[in-house]
Formats: sequence, C-alpha cells, structure tokens
Amino acid sequence: MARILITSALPYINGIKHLGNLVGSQLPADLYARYCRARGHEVVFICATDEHGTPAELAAAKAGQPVAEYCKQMHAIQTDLAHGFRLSFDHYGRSSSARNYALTQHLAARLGQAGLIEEVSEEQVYSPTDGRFLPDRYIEGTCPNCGYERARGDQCENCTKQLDPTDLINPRSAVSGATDLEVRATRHLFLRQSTLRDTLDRWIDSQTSWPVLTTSIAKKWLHDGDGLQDRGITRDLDWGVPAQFDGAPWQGMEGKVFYVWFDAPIEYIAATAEWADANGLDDAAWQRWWRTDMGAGDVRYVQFMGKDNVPFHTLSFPATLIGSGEPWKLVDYIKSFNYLNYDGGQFSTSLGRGVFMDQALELLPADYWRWWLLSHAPENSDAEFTWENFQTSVNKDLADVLGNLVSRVTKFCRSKFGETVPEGGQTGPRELELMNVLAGHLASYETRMEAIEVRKSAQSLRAMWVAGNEYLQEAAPWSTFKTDPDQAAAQIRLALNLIRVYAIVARPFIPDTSVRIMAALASDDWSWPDDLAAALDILPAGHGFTVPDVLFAKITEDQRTEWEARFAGGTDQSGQRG
RNA sequence: GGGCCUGUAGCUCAAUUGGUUAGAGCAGAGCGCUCAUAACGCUUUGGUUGGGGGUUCGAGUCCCUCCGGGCCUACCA
Repeated sequence: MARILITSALPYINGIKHLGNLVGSQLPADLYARYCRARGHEVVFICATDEHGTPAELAAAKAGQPVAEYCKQMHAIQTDLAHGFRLSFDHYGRSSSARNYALTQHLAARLGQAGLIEEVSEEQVYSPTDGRFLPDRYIEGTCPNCGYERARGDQCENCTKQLDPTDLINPRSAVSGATDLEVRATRHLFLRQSTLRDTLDRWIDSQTSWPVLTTSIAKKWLHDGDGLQDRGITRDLDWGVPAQFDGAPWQGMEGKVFYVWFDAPIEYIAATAEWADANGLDDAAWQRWWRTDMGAGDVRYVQFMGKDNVPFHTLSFPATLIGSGEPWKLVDYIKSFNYLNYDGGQFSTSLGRGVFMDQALELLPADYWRWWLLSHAPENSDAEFTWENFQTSVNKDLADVLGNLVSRVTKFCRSKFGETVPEGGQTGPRELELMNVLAGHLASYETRMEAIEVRKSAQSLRAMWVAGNEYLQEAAPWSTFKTDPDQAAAQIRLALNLIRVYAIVARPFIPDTSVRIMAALASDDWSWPDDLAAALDILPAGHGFTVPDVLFAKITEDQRTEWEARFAGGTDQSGQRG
C-alpha cells in the first residue's frame, strides 16, 4: 500500500468549463485517484477553483456582482458539476481561502528572506476611466503592422506580430472602450527564478519517465533565448492575496496582490489544509502529505494538467517551494494533456461552440461522457470531438459490448433458472481458457493504469468485456441448456460472476454503471480481483440477483443530428459561461 | 521569425524505442448464432507508413530536405 497525492490543475473561476478542460486534467486525475483507491492505496485527491486575477474581476463586473460574491456562486456551480461528473475529490477548495492567503504570504516572505524576490519598477498602461491598470491583453487598438483594428496589446491576432501596448495606434481599453489611457510607473515584486535555473534544469533532467510534452515545454522555457526569466508575481488589483502584510520583508506594496500563478499552485497545499480543517483533523494530517520532514517522504505526488499549465508546474511552482528553503514535497510525475478540439475547430465560449459541462449532463449521464473522453484522451496529440465518433464509440463500447452482455447474461438466467445464481455443473478447459485470457487483459490494464496511459487502459478494459462475449458465444449456454442443464448452470454462474468483476474493474471509468451492476447482483464486495479465479467464485449458487434496466440506451440518429445542430455555435449562447 | 509536437487502412489510434510478413477498434464484405439493447461470434477486403534523398545487414522508427496539421513563444489563465 502506497500513499499517493493527486492534484488536478485548478479550473479558473470565471465560468463553466467545457469538455476540453474536463478531459485535460480533472477527469483523468479522477480516473487515477479512483484506480489507486481501488487498489487499496491511501489517496488524497485535491482540486480547487482558481479565483484570482483580472478575468474574474471582469466577469464579476459583467455579472453586476461583487467579485467575492461572484466567485462564491461560481464555486458552488462548479462543485455541483464536479459531483455531476462524479469527480471524487477529497476536497474541492478555493484559492481565495484563508489557508491560501496565509500560506502564500508565508512562502513569499520566505522567498524574500532568501533573497529570491526583487523589486522592479515598471511602466504600465493605466485607465482612469476603469480605475485600474490594464494588462496588455486588455488594450486594443490598430495594428501598426497590418492595420487590423482590433489588435491586442500583446499581439495582433490578424498578422500574429508581437506588440507592446505602446505600439498600438488609437489604443483603447478593452474593458470600457476608454481612450484616455496613460502610462504610469508602478513597482512590482519579481520572483528571481533565474537564479534557480540550474537546480530546476537538473531536477527536470532527473525525471526520465515524464511525458515528452511535459519535459519539452520545461526545457524550452529553461533554455530558450536568454534562459529562464524572472517573473513578476504581483499585480495592481484589489482581488487576491495582499502583497503587503505583517512580516513582509518589503514595503510599499499596498494595493497590490500576488499574481494568480503565484498563489494558484500554492492552493494545492492550502486546499489539503482546508481538507484537514473540513474533516476536523489537525495540521499534522495535511503536513504528512506535503512536508518531507513530517511524513511526506514516502508520498508519490502526481499532477494532472493541460499543456498550457506546464511551465508553471515545472518551473515557477517548484522554484517557489525549493526557494523557500523548507522541506516541501515536490511533484514526482506530471501527466500533461494536449487539447480536445470540437468538430474541426476549437471549443469557443464566446461563440457558444462546443459542449460545456452543464449541457453535457443535461443530455446524457456522466458515464457516457467519462467513457468517451477518457478513451479518447488527447495524450499524444490534440484530439477531436465529433458527434458521430461519440455516437458510434458509446453505442458500440458501452451499449453493445458491455451493456448488452450484462443484459443477455442476467435475462438468460432469469428465464431458465430464475433470479438466483444457479447451482450444479462444473467448469472445464473452456472456462480455464477464459480466465487465462482475462488475466492477461487485467494485467495489461493494471500496468497501463499505473503508467497513467489513459487511452490504452480503456482498450484493455474493453478487451476484458469482449472476452466475456466471446466466451458466451462459445459456451452457448442456450444450447447446452437443452442437453445438459447442469453445464449451462455452471456457465451462467461464471458469467454472472464475470460481470461482477467487470463492475469492479470498470469503476474508475464508469462509476455509476458499476454501482448499478453491483446493486443488481446484490454484491457489495468491491475488492480488487487479484485472485481472478476466486473473484469469479464470489457469487455462490443460490445467491439472488435482479435484472437491471438497460444500462446504456443508444444514442439515436435523431439525437445526434439535433445535438450537432444545437452545439454548432454561431450565436452567443454562453450566458454566464466563461 | 524561433522552438516543440505531429503526419501510419475510409475514420480513430497502436507498433515492446533500429529487428521477421506494420497491428487493433469502428466502418465495408461474407458466414454463423438466436440468450441479448437488430445485440454477439468467426472469417475477410483495405497501407509505396505525407513526398524525395541518405545512414544501416536491416528504417514507420535515426539524419537531411520539401509539403501539410497543431501547439508554445513568457502580463489571459
């Protein structure tokens, strides 16, 4: 039994996430957490909403709410959706928690004392009308290069030229349209992560088994151009962790807060503390997961994230922890994902293009989405969601291969023997062969799950289901029943036990369906089938069961074409979606 | 512009890291079965591995080049 700490990248607070966000971090993290628990490991699975930053303030303003109120509401909505998708977080925290304020300020102070924080004077664009500094991205104007009128302060989307806000012709605020912009001097704190470059480089080099996607992004940032750059970790905003606090080793940072990418990863730790608080545990309960001097030495820490988050998790956050000089637990494995596209393009919030978490659950139960998304996870390259692919995969894998198997086994038994596991007969070479095949698939399933190879794990799982259909076809209890009912009884007894094993091993992918199968079989023994032969003998002759309702209704052509049209986008139907 | 990833059957993806005849699922074709959600099983048709060149006894895999797709490029997160 191992101790495994799992975190999913924090979803940003400003709206409901789409399926691409879901499959990029939270869903595979949940798969792994559920698998580890099923194998008997001690797991803490942590996620939280990332609530600070300009977009949150703007979204709140748009909704006409105070930002704190807005975030509270959106956190509740995201919590509901997480439950809806059966994401089994031990704690779903908030980066605006008191725990995170305290820990962020603590780590900042440590970094300051270690000489790793530097004050830098900068000039930034200020909008008197909006009453705030504007990040480059929130300044629009005419591109000096191509004349595009809606170029942003950081880059022109039309000609892709990199810009400074001061390059723009007729600059205006993207927030209000105000044109009375001025450049003001402001002071900020910078994390001197460049001084840790060699340490980080060696650390990355020592991670030989990380996905290429993870290490190549880290290497790029470490070595590109002049190498790893220091990074501003404060912003001129109201909403966030105050950068000036009691015990701060600097002065004059009033009115500034820490940049979200400084405080957001720290929330992984803080949320674990929130978890302890919520469960009436003491500090030692969370410290034994995070402090190598307090018991975290044997913890395996695995992070899940989309590729856009990799730089912060491979460089800035480790720099924060290492630079503090305190014995914090560093990540052992970073599983990163590419993007999921929607039917030939990107998911688009503003265009209402694609499927969002709330909409998905209105159409179909969570297991449909979990299965498709995980079995098509964008591990090696960007992947694409199409309704046609979704329909055929779900109908074939879930309805035909698994659902129908459960149906044919339970219904056959009911009609020939009644709703009781039948007795009599014995197993023979055919059953032995089935067990050998199953053992092979189960072993590969376990290997792949432990390596967090999501798609391949799904393939192995499916192969186990297929083996059940093959066995049934060959054994043909509907034939043997006519000549040798005892043999048919033995065959169907094995088949009933088989679907019980399927429920157990499939649970990380399709938890609700697994629960339904186990309920129908009147079993609550979820122990992992380490001994397959024993596991296939758990339901004894005479054990009662019921025939479950259809596990997976098929997606019809009508449904598919309707959904295709509804989610094609073109009109802004995003509502409060971000 | 620079960097990284990627291109394999009609579609979605594999290929033990350079090693026999490039494999699965779906779709297509044929046969079988009738317990089951018109489900299941068996057999089978599809590939000059984007093009060209090179290294090697041997290349999908390594090198060069051209073509296509994607991502990142540091103040959106």
